[in-house]
Amino acid sequence: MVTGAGTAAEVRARIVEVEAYRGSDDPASHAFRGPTPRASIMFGEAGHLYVYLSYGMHHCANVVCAPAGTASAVLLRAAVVEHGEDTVRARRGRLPPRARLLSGPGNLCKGLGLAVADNGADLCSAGPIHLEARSAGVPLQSGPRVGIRRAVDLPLRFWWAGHPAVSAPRLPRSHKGTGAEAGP
DNA sequence: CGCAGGATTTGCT
DNA sequence: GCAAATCCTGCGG
Repeated sequence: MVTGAGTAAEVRARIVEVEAYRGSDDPASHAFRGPTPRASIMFGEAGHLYVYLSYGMHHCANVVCAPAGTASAVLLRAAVVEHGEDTVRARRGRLPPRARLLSGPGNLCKGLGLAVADNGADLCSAGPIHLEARSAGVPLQSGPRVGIRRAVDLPLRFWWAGHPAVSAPRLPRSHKGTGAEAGP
């Protein structure tokens, strides 16, 4: 993921945790009720950005992945800064450990400077915000999604196994273990 | 037109 | 560990 490409505020981050959301078969998805004004972008062309405001204060960024006509979104939950750490820290305000700078959907958007104004951006063209494919070959794990109350059992969360940026479900920053636990 | 709830984070009782 | 902060979307009347 690259934001502010070509500017002094360019930031590169490697995505390490995502969640998939589908359509009418996924009660936890915004697209569950059909192509409402907000969710219509999920029914659009793949490779576009979907940003929305959560709980009136945090932004969440998604990437549309299925062809037009099929509802889909992949929520970006955590990433690791590879370039532009100073810019990210300036946006975050506080000074968490480097591994946690972009941990959590809201923090990720804040650190990368993603907002509703970026909604609909084409991430596959060479714009200021775009994705770079990297066949990392990292160990992946999957499990239940976090923070939802419906369709809790669907194992649609995917993360880099053991990566410190990935938070354990409902056991975030505390004096417990910092490592990500396995799924079911 | 009014209301209830949500893909969260943070700080304090 | 729990509750507040905060506003937009979707649904019902």
